[in-house]
Amino acid sequence: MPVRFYNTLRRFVEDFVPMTPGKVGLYTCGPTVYNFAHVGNFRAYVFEDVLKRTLRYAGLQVYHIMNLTDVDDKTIRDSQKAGVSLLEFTQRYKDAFFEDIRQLRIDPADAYPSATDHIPEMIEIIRKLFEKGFAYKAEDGSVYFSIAKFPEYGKLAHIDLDGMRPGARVKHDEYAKESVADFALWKAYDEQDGPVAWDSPWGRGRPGWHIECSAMSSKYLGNHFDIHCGGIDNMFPHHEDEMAQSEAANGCTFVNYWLHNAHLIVDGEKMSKSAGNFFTLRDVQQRGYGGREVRWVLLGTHYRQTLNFSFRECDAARVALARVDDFVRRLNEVRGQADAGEPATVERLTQSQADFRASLEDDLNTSGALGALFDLVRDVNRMMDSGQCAGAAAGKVLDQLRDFDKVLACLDVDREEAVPAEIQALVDERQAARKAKDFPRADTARNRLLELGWVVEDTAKGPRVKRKR
RNA sequence: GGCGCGGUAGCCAAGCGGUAAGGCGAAGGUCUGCAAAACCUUUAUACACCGGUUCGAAUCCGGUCCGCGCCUCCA
Repeated sequence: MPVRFYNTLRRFVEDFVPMTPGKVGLYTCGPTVYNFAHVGNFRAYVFEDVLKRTLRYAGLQVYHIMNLTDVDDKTIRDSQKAGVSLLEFTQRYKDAFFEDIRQLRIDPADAYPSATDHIPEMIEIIRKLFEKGFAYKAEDGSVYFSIAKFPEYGKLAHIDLDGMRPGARVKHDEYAKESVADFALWKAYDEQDGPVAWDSPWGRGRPGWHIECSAMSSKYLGNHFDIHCGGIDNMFPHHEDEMAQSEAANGCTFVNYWLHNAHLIVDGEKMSKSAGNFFTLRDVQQRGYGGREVRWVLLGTHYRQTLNFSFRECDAARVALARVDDFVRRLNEVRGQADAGEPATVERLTQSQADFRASLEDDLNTSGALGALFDLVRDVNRMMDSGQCAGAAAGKVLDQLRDFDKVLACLDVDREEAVPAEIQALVDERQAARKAKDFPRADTARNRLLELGWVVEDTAKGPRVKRKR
């Protein structure tokens, strides 16, 4: 079965066929680095991470580019407010972004080009657009793309231009445009931009928003590549405009598959900076949840479905992950025992992996993949209970979990936690008391462990300690 | 007004024509010195509502009611 995706361009799920067999060019819209990203932003990046990992899981080699928007109205405005240069200001948030995606176990892109490093490439595209008659310089000194010259405009968002309602607030400079829907390729210098400006054949100024993605995707992936992703809110106008200018400039198809993730909502409303109802990853961590829990919550809902974020779900994630951790711990214990049940275990694993893979390859059904994981956990726990999975068989289950984790990236199969001597001493003390049937003393030791953040569990093979979750 | 998405158990969430995955929570049980973990059982005669198509619909079609998103910077 080939991997299948819902292509926004055609509005249905279709088989994914890479342009070059075995290889995939992937471009994902990255953050505008003017602030810390919030969980809603990370939903997009985690979705794209799962996409990339799934493509690899299916045997494809992925070349992934994510841009960093480091010049726009907000970065300029806020850097001035902070009293530092644009470069210094955006660098802070680039650093924060990389730290956050590390916490979320997102596999880094092959390159993270910044807009400010690609001004010449953008100017070159605008020059081509002028040459071909798609661009014009307006009275306000800015350069715009004329959608009237590009009949296919609207094919991604399925926008009928007649149905478009101009925004209530029309900025004065927009009167200069030939059509309301025309968009800026190059913005003429404005005093409010301070020192932020570049020279161009059309005068000093700065690039429009969409042109950076056209320039950087072409530079790193070619004029025509496989997949372009972003949040659904980027579909229009950003991606529509990007596609129009790229196809107009290059005279070829821009992207074969457009994938968009749905929003994340909080209390029924879209999480967004402007609404103020957002949580950064740091906010969530302050409440005691790690990137692992957040990733798990994001994995729980299909990417095209609106996700309802709540701390209640973070709690559920923590418990669910603890269940997986206990499972891993138990497999490691059982692995050292005499071999048992290998054929039956292998058969079960084969089925499990098939279910897991089928779910992911069907338009990234992560919920289904998680279901396959938990079905396996339950069945193998049952087998271990009756001694029908031990030794090498347990080792194979661990291998299967490592395999799943290539995509899930939150199973922690090989994270071993050392038990401090002080803790081990208390465990031994309790065990000695139990042997002597001195249960009050045993319970005192257990309570002491609990105070120190450790939980002790008795098994047929002796006591086991683990950190309290 | 245009375009689009959704309403499935207490909560989250799959399924998209063949008789309701999974997680969390809750209740009971097995095991245990007691626990914990694990396992077992129970927890939606039912998928917003009303019609229709079909041997058969949560799944397709029509309508109604709610909720949300985009059309303006936004993942």
